[in-house]
Amino acid sequence: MLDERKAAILRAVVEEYIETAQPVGSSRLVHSAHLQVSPATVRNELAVLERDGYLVQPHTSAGRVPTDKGYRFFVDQLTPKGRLEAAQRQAVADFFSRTHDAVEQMLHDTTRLLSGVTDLAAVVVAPGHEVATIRSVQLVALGHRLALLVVVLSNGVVEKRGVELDEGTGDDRVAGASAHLAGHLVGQQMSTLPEIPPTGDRATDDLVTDAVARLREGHDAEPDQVFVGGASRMAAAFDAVETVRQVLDILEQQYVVVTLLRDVLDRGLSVAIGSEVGHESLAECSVVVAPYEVEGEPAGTIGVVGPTRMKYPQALAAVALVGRRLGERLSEG
Amino acid sequence: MLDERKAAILRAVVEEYIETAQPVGSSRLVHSAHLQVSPATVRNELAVLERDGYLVQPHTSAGRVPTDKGYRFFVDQLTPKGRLEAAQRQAVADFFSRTHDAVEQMLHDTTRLLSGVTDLAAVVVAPGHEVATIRSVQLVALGHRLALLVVVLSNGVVEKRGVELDEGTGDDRVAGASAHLAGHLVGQQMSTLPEIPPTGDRATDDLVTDAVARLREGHDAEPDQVFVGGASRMAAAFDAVETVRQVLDILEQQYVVVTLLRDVLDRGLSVAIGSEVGHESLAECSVVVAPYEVEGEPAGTIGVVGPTRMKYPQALAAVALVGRRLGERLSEG
DNA sequence: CGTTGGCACTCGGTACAATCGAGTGCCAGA
DNA sequence: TCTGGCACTCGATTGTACCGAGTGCCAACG
Repeated sequence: MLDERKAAILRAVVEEYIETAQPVGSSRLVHSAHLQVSPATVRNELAVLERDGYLVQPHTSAGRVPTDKGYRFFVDQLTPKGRLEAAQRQAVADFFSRTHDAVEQMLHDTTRLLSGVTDLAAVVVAPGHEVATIRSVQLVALGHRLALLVVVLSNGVVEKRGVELDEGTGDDRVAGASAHLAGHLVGQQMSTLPEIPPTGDRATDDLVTDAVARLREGHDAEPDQVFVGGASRMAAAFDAVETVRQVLDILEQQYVVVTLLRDVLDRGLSVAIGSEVGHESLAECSVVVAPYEVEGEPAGTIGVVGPTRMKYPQALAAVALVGRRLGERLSEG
Repeated sequence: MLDERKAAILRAVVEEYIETAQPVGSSRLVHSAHLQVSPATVRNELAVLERDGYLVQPHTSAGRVPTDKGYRFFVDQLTPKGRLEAAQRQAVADFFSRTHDAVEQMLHDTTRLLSGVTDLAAVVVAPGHEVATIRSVQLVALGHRLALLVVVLSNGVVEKRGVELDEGTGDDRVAGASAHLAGHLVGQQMSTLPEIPPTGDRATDDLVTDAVARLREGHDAEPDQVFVGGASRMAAAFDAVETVRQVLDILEQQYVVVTLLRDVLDRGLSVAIGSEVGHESLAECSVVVAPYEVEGEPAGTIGVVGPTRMKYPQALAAVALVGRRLGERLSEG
């Protein structure tokens, strides 16, 4: 464990580096932090901190830069309860009092909000459908060969699936199947779809079976829907265009993003730093995540992605706040 | 007008610059293109082309780089009928034979396809709802205060709108309103919603009016839905991170993207080059667009965004091909 | 007259040396 | 244990020289 002075110095290094992005040296340190010791003393402490793996020197004769371990200690032990500035709290409040769109649109806008507040890229994973119950089921004929299965869930999400029709399936058959489906599915949960008893009519039953199958497979296979916003802000934080490319590439792969966030949460973390993120291309990134709850149940995930030298206190506070409000907002609807 | 040799030289400069991203000089030119003249002659021609605004020198003693006007001439006069490589034609064919998802998912995947084929950022604007007719209308109660209006259109798109309920509106009222709405709206076009006659029941009528109003306002106000993919590929094409940031910023603003594409098409163009794009931040970008048709009617737009030194023939061919196939695919459904 | 070879010139890029300065490690003394 | 002093390191900056790709111009040539 670090004694008090080492901790104070480490904290000062991290804060200074986050601010300036420049390696920070002993003399700068005594000025910025109000340490009552000489640069020489600080140098000794820095040497120890480096030996213990909290800091590194990019080269001899340069100041120190925090390692992932350094950031980790900072986040775990040193992070002051982050308070957002009033303006940003206001922005969040305004957003949630104003927004009245459909779920998807709102989640998308939420990424923009969170990104605006933190100046980082933001990610929102839509509520899973495990707990949602089915409010309405309808089968609508589109063409002669295609029908659309539309399912409205209690959380406001609308699921749809294309269902192919056998040649010459009449509108009445479709309507019959629709009614039969509605009768047996409304009120059920997406995760536990019941078997549906046959009607006796062969063509109708085929259609019903087909529709339920499509619904099941969609529910199993599809990863949760994910929204990303503010990628351009993230770009500003790096100076190598190759780094930006790699991060963008990750953010575009919805499946990867979802797994990534889940992994972090599963490890019981709310912050993953650099190598902890577990993704080669994100070695220079940190991820801050929080689950959000709808009606008391864990529903989805929200988070930000940025450089390891992000402002952790603010990011943590913002993610927590927006997550909570988002949950509340979704619980109302 | 440019004589034949000047045109050949201009074409060679453009092609060479697109290939190498290096200013190209007279001697390199005689080698790469098979011109039967000396470098000195080429220099004279280059000087003229520069005077006429087709080329610029980054500095004295450097080779020439095409201007927007140079690219424009190249695209208009010199572009060979672009043929995609077999592998890419195959990729497109595979994609459309494989995809069976809901419209939105497919459009999103289409951006990935187009981006993969062209190595540029891709954009797809969803079909507008002007021509779509309503296939199904349903009002579903979600909470005690909120209902969801779900409208299925003939093109497979599902529109949804939250509708607030007066305190104590019973499920039967909602069902009544739902049936009434369905009776009068199914078969109509989104762009010309009829007035709905009153039922006589005050609360039901209020609900119906409210729902139709939400539907109208959504249709007027909402910009067309737009999907963007492959932003990371675009990032690789620029070497200034600030440029990348600006382009990303634009691509994230759905409204801006839609207007941009529409503007280009309205000017009768299929390519907008640099300043022609009409957007400060996209001064170093070109945009290739094509409308696509569903059942013979113009429905949406598809395009790519990349550096002005993109491979125009391939980009044009790819956008045209994917646009056509997409239209066909959507017409089937 | 268009084309060409020759030539002086320009200027960005690279290589190299000198210098600067922020920062270090170490040590002797308070 | 802390501190001031000091020699040392090494990236960054500046200056100089030089190379070479490329140019414009011009006189000569077919």
